[in-house]
Amino acid sequence: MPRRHRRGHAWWHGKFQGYGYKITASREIVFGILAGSEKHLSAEDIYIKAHAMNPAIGMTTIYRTLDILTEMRLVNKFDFGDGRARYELTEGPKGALHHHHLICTSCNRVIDYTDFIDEEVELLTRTEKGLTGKYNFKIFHHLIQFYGLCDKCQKGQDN
Amino acid sequence: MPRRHRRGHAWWHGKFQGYGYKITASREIVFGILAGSEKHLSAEDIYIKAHAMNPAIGMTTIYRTLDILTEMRLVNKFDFGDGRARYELTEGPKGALHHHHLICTSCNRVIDYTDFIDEEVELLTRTEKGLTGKYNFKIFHHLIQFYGLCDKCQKGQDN
DNA sequence: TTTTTTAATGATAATGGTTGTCATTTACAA
DNA sequence: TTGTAAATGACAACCATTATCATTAAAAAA
Repeated sequence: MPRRHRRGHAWWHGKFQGYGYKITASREIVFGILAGSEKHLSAEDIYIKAHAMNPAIGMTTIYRTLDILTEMRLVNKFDFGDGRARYELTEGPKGALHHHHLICTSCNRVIDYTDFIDEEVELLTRTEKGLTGKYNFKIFHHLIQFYGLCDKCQKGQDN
Repeated sequence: MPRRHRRGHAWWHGKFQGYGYKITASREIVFGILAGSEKHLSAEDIYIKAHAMNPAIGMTTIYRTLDILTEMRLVNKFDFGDGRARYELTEGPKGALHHHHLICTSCNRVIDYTDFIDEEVELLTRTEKGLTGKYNFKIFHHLIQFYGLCDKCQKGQDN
């Protein structure tokens, strides 16, 4: 294997450097896993995948990497109420994929939805602008979640 | 003190009984604390207040009571990302007090806002109806949170 | 009221996701 | 190629929350 730089220059490398963070093999792996997954992953999900690619990677590194990715706003961190955080790339290859969540409070299933998003975006943009003005709060990200019972849990109401 | 029933009949007593739960002194205290507070309280916040009123009350009971209140949808449970859940009565004395949250990702400060709620409610109602139809998901509660930097943290950007 | 039944409670231990510590390794600038 | 500060992994610690279990109390039955 040649000794020169093994890696290409992914678009996010610049952002890393801008924040003073080094580009390491672990970080590429974690980013790659997030980029290659449709779903919101837990730290453990990511750890398992990363470990399969390189067993030397430790759990601590996964958390640390997710933290800095979140800090740089490349990743959004979610809580669905089941005691573990989920992580998701802020934008996919074709820009932000705007969606929200329906969370079943009985079985913890999460349904992503993208319906009604256009009207929503319009309202949110207006709201964000208003809130930013009133409270001088700089908004980077928002979260909308609906809680209730999924199809299945409505039927077997008795759990 | 007379030996007959010491308590009045708060409106939520019936709901407790409907679910088969007993009305106990601890549960009245927890409910009272939630009803008497404007803010979203953590389990520990509630424990401290409850303990002041009756030192025999244990942390476990606080959690258990909050769980059943949440199950009965008398209480909403929130996560602001600081590792502890917050609890808030679903409706105040004068009905649901609809508000949402601005969360500072730097200092974890939470600002409640009630601005723009009217337009929001209109859209949400429509969205909820649509989602309920499409996914057969029964929605009880929703959450809107904006994440960003509060006034203070924008200035001292360096923490 | 008294008794009976069963849920609720509190002390305490256990769980489990996440974070801190520290010696070692690595990225990358000089 | 070398120097240096950041990154890493193993492991311990943390801490909010949950499980266990013997005891107590609510409310139904007598």
